[in-house]
Amino acid sequence: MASTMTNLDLLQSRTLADLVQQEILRLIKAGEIAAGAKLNELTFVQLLRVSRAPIREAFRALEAAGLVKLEKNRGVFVREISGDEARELYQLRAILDETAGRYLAPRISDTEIIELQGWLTRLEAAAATGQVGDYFPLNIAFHDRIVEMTGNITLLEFYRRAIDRMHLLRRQSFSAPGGSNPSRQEHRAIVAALESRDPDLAAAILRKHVENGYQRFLDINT
Amino acid sequence: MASTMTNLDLLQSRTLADLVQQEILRLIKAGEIAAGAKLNELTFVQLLRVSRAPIREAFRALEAAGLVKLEKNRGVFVREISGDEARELYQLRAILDETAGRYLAPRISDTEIIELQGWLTRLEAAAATGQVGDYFPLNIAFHDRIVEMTGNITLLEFYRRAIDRMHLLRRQSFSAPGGSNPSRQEHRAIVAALESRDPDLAAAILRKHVENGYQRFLDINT
DNA sequence: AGTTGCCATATTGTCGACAATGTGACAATC
DNA sequence: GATTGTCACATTGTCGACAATATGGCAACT
Repeated sequence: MASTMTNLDLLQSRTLADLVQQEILRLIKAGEIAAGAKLNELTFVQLLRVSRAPIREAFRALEAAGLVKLEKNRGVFVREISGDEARELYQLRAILDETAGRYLAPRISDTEIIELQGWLTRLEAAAATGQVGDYFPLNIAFHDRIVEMTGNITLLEFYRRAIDRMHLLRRQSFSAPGGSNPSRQEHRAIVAALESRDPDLAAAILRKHVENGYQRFLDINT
Repeated sequence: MASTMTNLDLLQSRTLADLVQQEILRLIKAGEIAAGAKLNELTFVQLLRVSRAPIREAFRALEAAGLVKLEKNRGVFVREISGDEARELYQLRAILDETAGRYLAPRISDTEIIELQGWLTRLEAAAATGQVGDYFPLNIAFHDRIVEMTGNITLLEFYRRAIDRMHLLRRQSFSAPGGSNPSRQEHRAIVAALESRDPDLAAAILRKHVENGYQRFLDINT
């Protein structure tokens, strides 16, 4: 995938703090830094070979995004999500997914439907190889793409913020491991509902999918 | 209002960067810094008498909150909200208000209903004095309190994030000036719907209130 | 054994300095 | 008049230093 950003663009728009923030977020999302872990400034100084200031700035941004918690004079910790907060995140996500479905279904183009069918194929292939590392980001991206298709930038931003937060749940817990068969069937039902262009149907299917995902999350965690 | 935070608590938990962030946010929300305005580090150094580092950290947090935009080597600017983004914010807010109403109505306590009736009284009093400065924050706080009553912390956080963003719209535009009579009638209808404990009614009334607010916003801005 | 005091150390919060960047003003050239 | 080149200056990005804080270990005391 060719990047459209040239080196000049990059140097003129991205600070070290931006890149540090991006890298820490990547590590958190990849599960390489666990919820509850302390982020040590000096460790990142050595790891990323920058001075402390950009690291501190990145920490501030991550805190405002709700991913870490800064405790004065004690350090920065990746936030841990309680059972209550998990429930609330799923509830919020259900609302956002439902909204996306209700909005998109009567507006979806034939091209977009074909694209979503391509996503289903890819999800099936990843599930068939049994690689969680492949399936998990693909599942996230599938849902993200649906919200993106609404064209509502603000909705997409808030959705992504909620999903980033959900990464703090145990990694294999907020998306069915390897994609359970019910989950994959639900993906097919989502695409079919969008294809029907019925807003209430799509809304209900997407909402149900998230609620079922929450139930699966509970099953795994109890 | 007595603060429950002692000086010791304060010193142990709040950094200069926290306080700078809070102050800049207050200035933005109060309309003392306009959308589009450039935030100059050195100006804040002099104004707040701190060094540049806490100011830079505060800027990073405000950027992650979506309130300012940091342009490398050029400075930090308060974000301007386009007509499209305004529409999207109102849409998102309608969803969140509706969700709050649907959730709260079947659960609201008698005490909470009495409290909301007190809010109505206060809103009417503020509208009667004709002071926009009094009515505006009260209106915001009334709605905030309703979402808070749901007890869903994550919903409240996302709601507040959206409302903070809406402050970037022209100040007198996202809340009816002085509280128009229709708006105040709608507030009464909201409380009555919550009092009925009918989730669908409350959801619909709250949603309609936001949609009407958007219409009033458009009327003022065109 | 439990409590208090002291110290060393790692780490964080803030500071000021230096280098880099962008912008505008002005002069020179076409 | 339009364009180019140069310079000064304001501002930003990062750096390293200093001071402050929290924590843990150990000794002394009850």
